[in-house]
Amino acid sequence: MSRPGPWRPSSPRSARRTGGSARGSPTCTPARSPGRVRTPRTRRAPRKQRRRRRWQLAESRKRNRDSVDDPPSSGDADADADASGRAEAVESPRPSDAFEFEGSCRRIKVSRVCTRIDPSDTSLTVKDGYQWRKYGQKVTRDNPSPRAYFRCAFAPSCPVKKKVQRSAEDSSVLVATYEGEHNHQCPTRAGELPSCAARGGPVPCSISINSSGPTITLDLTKNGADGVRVLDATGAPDLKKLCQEVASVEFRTALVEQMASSLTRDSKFTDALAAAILKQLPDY
DNA sequence: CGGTTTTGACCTGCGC
DNA sequence: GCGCAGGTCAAAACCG
Repeated sequence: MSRPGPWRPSSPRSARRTGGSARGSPTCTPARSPGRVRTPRTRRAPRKQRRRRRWQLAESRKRNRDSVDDPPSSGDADADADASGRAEAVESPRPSDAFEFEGSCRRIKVSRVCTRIDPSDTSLTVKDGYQWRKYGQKVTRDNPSPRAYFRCAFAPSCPVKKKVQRSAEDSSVLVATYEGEHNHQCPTRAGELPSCAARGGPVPCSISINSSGPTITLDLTKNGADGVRVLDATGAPDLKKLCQEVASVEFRTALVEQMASSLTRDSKFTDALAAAILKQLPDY
């Protein structure tokens, strides 16, 4: 059903659009080659079908919302099939905090991680040990810098998504928003991960060293650790002070608690641990 | 040549 | 109902 040749929008709604990004603002990073000319492509084909599919998805979402105690049958596995239907559950009332959204029928973890980068670095990439595939970029209203959308590329069925955008206040800070939990092991190889999080779920901390100096960003808000919420060392003028803070008993306790909590929630880890313990025990 | 990125078009929810 | 804004799709370009 794709229309051959150039297609021009004829509806007023389409005519309003001057580009892919919101309000036609100069969105995205320029193409790799300056002289790149995009040829008109054929329209996305089965629009009616897609519309119908979306409508069906919306209907099923409504039904899910209505039947509050109807548990998700397949967990996150169905989430990727419903690419556009998660937003209502994801939007955070406290967007700056990592939190676990426990909705009526679906549990979506959302967390934010700030990472210091070189201000001249225009690539919206946050190395967290996972493989991400970029599927979109958009300029948002409240921030002049574009927001990049990533999906976990390691496992096709992994529902985790990541939004990366520079901080509006400090362009040298990248804010990564993770949605969902990985349903696979972290593919991290040695030396690739500057983060202390190597298991499913959002990254609670990240450490990076770049030309602008070392950066340690910690996000321990998931469990509301006592007093320790977000420690962002990026603005710390004194690295020694930072190290003292990191080495403090309170901080280490909170970190250990956070890690222990994360590990004990991982059934694979507990299973493996139990198996290892059993191995060490004499035959019984 | 296949995987990834870019980016214009489209969809949907929400506020008015 | 309309417009806005965020999110996603997917063709084309790019790159290893």
